[in-house]
Amino acid sequence: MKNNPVNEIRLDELPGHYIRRLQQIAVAIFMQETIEFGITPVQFAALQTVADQPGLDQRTLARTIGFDTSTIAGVIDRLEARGLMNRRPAPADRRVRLLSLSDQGQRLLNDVVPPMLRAQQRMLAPLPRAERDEFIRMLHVLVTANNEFSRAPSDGGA
Amino acid sequence: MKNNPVNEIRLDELPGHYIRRLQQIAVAIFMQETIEFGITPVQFAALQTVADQPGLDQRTLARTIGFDTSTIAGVIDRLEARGLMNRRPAPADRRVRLLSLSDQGQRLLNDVVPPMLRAQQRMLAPLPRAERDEFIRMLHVLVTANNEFSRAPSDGGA
DNA sequence: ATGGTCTTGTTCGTATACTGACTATCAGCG
DNA sequence: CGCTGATAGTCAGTATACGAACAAGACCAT
Repeated sequence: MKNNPVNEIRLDELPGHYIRRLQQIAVAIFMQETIEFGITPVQFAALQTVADQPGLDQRTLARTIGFDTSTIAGVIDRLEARGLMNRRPAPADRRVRLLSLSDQGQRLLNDVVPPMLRAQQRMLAPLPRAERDEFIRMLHVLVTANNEFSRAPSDGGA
Repeated sequence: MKNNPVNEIRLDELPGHYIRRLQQIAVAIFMQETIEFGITPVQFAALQTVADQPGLDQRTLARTIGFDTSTIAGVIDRLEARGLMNRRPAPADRRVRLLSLSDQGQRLLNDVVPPMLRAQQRMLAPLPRAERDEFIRMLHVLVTANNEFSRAPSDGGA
């Protein structure tokens, strides 16, 4: 043990390390609960947002859920290839592509909601009930306050 | 607004969504602070762990920091290509490859620690001081309790 | 010693994620 | 009308992440 600062560092005391682990776990639980639908958390967020605001453009979708526009392109490609989402050019502006769900996409979204909600509960289940709201509140504070630092700052609620 | 359950879902009330956003932000802040070293959070975790336990094998490294073994291969490839980490075959078992830091890797690790610590503080800075420890404690609880659900469950502290 | 089995590591395929560069289009202005 | 700058989307390159399949080696029982 040389006496340098590196030896003082413990990975398990770094919040960044735990945030990454928790994200891995959150994705894993989501995938477990929704396995029969073959959908990812990101794809769900896209479907849900388009369902709420049919006809929105890719850039707005990206901003709403905190994505890079280059990332969203691939996500939509895959959803479109599976026939869950439609892209159509905007009449008023030929640069813009408007998004909407297919009937199949809407049905899948409806079916995915219950297992998705189960996944959310499982993520926080290890905390005592009283602490879950507190944890969510702190998450909100951190994300909202640091929002500007991510490449794709989110607009509204998220 | 058709009266189906999907319309009740608000993305900004789903912990999974916020966990993903916080992870994006944590990575962005880390990259900002350490930009002059061109290192990622994952690469830092690998370097730090190998520095603490020189001569460990890839599988142990993966388990320690919560990686898939297929993911770690690429991470080490890149660190090795930059001359920061060394791979050598284990004499006792020719399947195993033992890891250690080069002098350059050790120097870079030493230099990265201060900005890395600044990044950790910035992530939690929006929370009042008293709540930061509470947040970290909850993170520990969630990760530890749900550890088994991620592909690469961590062994010890994390 | 040999056959079956487990372990270590790699590789391939898929899916986020971000940067930077690029194309196409639009809007404003003279 | 034509020039300029801004905007929407894409694409290439890099880096996590995971599942599945695979090769090589070790190990154990007979």
